[in-house]
Amino acid sequence: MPDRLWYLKQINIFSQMDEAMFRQLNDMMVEKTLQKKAIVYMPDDPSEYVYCLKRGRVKISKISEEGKEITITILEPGEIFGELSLIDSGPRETIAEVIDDAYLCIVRRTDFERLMAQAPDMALRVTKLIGLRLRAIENKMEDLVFRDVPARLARLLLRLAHDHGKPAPSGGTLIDLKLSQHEFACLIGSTRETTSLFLNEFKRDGLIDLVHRRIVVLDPHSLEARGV
Amino acid sequence: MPDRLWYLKQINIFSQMDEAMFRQLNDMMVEKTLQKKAIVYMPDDPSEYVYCLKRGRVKISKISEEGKEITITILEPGEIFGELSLIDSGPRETIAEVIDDAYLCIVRRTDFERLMAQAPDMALRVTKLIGLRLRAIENKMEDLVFRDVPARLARLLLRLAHDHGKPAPSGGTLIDLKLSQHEFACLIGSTRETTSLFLNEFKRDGLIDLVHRRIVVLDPHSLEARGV
DNA sequence: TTGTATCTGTAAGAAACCTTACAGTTTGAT
DNA sequence: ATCAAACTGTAAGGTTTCTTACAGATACAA
Repeated sequence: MPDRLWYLKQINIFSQMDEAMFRQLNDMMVEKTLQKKAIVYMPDDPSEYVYCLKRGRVKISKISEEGKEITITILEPGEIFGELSLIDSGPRETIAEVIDDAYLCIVRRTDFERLMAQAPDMALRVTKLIGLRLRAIENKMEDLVFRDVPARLARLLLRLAHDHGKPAPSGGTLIDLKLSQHEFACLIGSTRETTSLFLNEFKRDGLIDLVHRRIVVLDPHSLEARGV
Repeated sequence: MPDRLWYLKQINIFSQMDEAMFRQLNDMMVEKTLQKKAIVYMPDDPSEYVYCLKRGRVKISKISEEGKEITITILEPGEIFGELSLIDSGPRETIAEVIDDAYLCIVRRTDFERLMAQAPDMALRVTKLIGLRLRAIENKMEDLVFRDVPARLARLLLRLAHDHGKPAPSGGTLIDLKLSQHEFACLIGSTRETTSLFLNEFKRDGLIDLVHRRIVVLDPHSLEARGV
């Protein structure tokens, strides 16, 4: 079986498809390798494709006219994105940028819809996927309105440790992402300077450790307390 | 044809269903009349049902431990809600409150899923609906991060005038909702006092008029300018 | 109609956060 | 190995917004 299919089976949306369907999907797909900083789509691009991220990482964000940025999510291998093209082919309202060299599969929106019409259980999985994203962003909005910057930061660190964490040799949980402080700020809707301030406060208080641009969560319990 | 079916055909998700399907749906449904201030569901309730709002209005919001509130959306007749039960039957994370006496149809989540599996084009419409909500909330989050209170308020007024507006006898567009200033504040993630301040500033500047708890948009063009 | 609950307008003071500024550090490319 | 670009730490000052406070207006129920 070609490597491409192996990857696809990992993506849970496509699990439980039979061989015939897989071949059909395979014929619809185009692959692409993109390097760090490459743009997959930008605001105002027509929404023509759905993407499967097979390797690397992609950041979905919004940018204001003045250049301020808010990160909606950082995607891991196995995730689908650009799925809002399923609404209509209107202009994109977000920007998708590669942050770790990526390998993508690209399916035309109309083809994807046809596939959904044929495989109702896949359609339901797509619905659930979008629903999960809706719920996630509702929670993010809740954070923005109800919590101050240190609380948002504490909760972000806990979430990243949960989603991207590895046990650190020195104890604690290493967040296995190289993100700049600017990127942390974008994830919590704040600025680089304010974020730096609180990261160092957390470090002074022994809640985290900062080593070589990586963060180790040392005291998740106290972090939770800061997340009010 | 019973009144109930007449309503259902108005709801675009159910359009294009054949008679047999309609009857099937009809058998699954329970109706309910609820008065203003009734709670349809609360945080931590299991997500067992999907609701169709046939008459009245329902507010979907989140409330923090300290009682602060953020309104996610205000629903009009013809709209579906509680659709996140399609993800799983886990606890609700939002509160759905009747704000104008409502008439609802209630469908069990599992029945709804079965219906989706049988009618792929209906499934696609549900997917699009959730997708539209996802996009709407992404834009709301963008507002929260990029814009200050007066800009958010100006944009809210324009949106409400667009969605719920009627030509006012005195000229301008009447926003046909009786919302308190507290409710306006919840819609833009601010406080009652700050909102009151800017509403009155807009009034002084001739952008809007406040009559009997209703708002008339007089100068949409200038309001747009305030929305940055 | 009367009283009570809710809503509205306004302002002073406080808090959170952003902006600006700058120097030092690290990273990555040549 | 060297240099430029990007990243980090920190602080002073200013802005926005929230909090608190209170009085008057309006709506609703008995």
